[in-house]
Amino acid sequence: MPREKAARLSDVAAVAGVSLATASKALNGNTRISAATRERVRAAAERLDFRPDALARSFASGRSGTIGVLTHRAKNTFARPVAMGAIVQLGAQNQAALVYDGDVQESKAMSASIRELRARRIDGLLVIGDGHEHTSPSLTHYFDVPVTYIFTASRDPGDVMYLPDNRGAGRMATQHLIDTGNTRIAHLGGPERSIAAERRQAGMLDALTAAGLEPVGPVIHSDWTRVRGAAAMAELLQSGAEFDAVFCANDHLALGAMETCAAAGLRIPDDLALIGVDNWEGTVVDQAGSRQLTSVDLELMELGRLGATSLTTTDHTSGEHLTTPTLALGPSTHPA
Amino acid sequence: MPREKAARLSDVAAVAGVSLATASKALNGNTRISAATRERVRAAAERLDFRPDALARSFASGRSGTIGVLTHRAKNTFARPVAMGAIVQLGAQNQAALVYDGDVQESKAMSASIRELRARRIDGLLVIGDGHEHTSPSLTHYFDVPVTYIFTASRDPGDVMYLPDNRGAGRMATQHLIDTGNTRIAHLGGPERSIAAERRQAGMLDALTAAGLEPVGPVIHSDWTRVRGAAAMAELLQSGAEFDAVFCANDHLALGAMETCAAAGLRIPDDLALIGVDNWEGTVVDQAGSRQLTSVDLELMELGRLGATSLTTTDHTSGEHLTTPTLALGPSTHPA
DNA sequence: CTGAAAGCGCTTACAG
DNA sequence: CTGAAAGCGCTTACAG
Repeated sequence: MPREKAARLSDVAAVAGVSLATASKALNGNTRISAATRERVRAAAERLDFRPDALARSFASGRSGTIGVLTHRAKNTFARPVAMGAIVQLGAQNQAALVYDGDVQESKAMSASIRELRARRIDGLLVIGDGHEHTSPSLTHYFDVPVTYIFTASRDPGDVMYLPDNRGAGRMATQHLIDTGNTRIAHLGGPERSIAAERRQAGMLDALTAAGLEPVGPVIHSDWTRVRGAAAMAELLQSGAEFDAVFCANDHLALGAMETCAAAGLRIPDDLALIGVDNWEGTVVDQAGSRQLTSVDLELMELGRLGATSLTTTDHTSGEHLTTPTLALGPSTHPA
Repeated sequence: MPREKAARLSDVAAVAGVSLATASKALNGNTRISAATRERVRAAAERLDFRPDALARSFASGRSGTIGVLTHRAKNTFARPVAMGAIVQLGAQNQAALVYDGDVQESKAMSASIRELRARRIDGLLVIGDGHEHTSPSLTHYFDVPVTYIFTASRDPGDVMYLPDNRGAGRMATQHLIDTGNTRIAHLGGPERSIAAERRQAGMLDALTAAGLEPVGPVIHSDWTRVRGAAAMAELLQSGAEFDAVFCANDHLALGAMETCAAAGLRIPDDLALIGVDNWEGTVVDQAGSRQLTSVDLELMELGRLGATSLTTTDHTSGEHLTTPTLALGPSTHPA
């Protein structure tokens, strides 16, 4: 691939024997051009290996081919696959990503970023959070291009949001426990004010209700950590409730619970089945390198991918769009 | 921040009472402008909240403000922090990232990407690999903009490369073992043809030689996995060599070694000290959530950051630029 | 030190 | 269906 002087549209027009305007329309799919002319222009473009200059095209059309990406914390473990999935998808659509990493809540830094992005004439904006714990302020009205929120919820319900289906995850986890023969199912929940935690619990109730079951034991809240998971499991055991399975709101809690069970002489999954959420490599895998936990995967890369796609498709509609979780089987639940 | 019609440079010029050309030069730091005029233009620009239209500026200047990013496998666990570090750094420099993810070795897909990137008029290119195992073909001559290779080595030594300092990592790991009182140090190496593995071993020899020591035991190669680490450790124990510490070429090998030691009744670090490389969250942390391994961190996000910076600074010079590793202390080595 | 003018390479009403 | 012309909003030789 030698580096020759690139052909311009005027060269193509000359070779095809048409005007600049006609050449432009022929290549851009304008229908008011005869098939014969279109073909002649196409052939000329191909012969000259014509590629439109993106800079000129942007300037003339007003579209930059660039999407702004506001990440709350790009370093965050869970935000990273979402952001990476989104950015790679943008590239596949030939769109560049202008990424500003910072605290979306901090209005000072944010207003600087907003002004920058507007000057850059971005074609759309992706706001990427680090989970559905709370809601984020809506930035949509600062822009006259489409804005999509991924992995965070905007406070304005009219905004376009892409979120993991936490309720579906809770339903799927619980259903799996039911499918593997459990009927007395307890819950080890996340923080009290976390939207994700609430939804996972609601999903659990969905599945139990559909099966004619009721939750067993007290609802115990936690901070998502392994240490709290171990303590919460101890509380659960001491509560006197009788249960044969526990739906843990995330993998860390499940692993903590597992420790307490081991100390109490309970065998997993024979005496007690456990299931978590996240399916995070390095969490669900034990010291020997083998999977130790059944978990629901929220498909975070796919979440980023879908959110990025929304900007250029008809999927850019108000409200929540949910990614479908998948089940990752491990030894902590009975096989079906 | 209301959304008003943006001020143009001509508005600024009118308010300042100068010509368009003068306004442009005043704002862009051209020195052939009187201080008084410059100040007047600045004030006018500020009053109107003028931000140059990036599209027009790009078109006129020929610079797109976009950097092409070719990732070998963006999904790869180790490549992800590198890519993320690079992309966030580009954003901090107000440069967009046009990311194409694919197999850099596959020339067909690559030549399509190259043509796309050239049409996009990128200001520079980042080629991001997934480690320094082998070398990658040089793409530099396809472009007339700066190209930097990150986390992979180009076959052309004249190219600009950013790599983790694997030799330094080997040196640092071994020196730490020496500093904590070990003198008979064995090695559990990576694959035979891996550049990274070779360098880590060379670094080990550097440190040993400087301390007047010699390596102990056979050099055992492996495939970086925990399973092979366990087997290799068993070989080492059976070899009859006497050693009080093992430098493992990565964390997975060290964890495998740890298992074998546990089975053999060896206490870590009392009977044997172990150190690894990567300091990978989820690898160095055990089931109870606490660190179980001393490891050398290759600082991969920083690697991406530095590589991205190279495109716009004087650091864009031929050859290898190395990121300095850091030591992450854990319970597998004696405290100093 | 300042300004008039050309030009970057396309797209897009508009007229024919 | 086709083309002449204006225009996108800057930057940059060039002349003064």
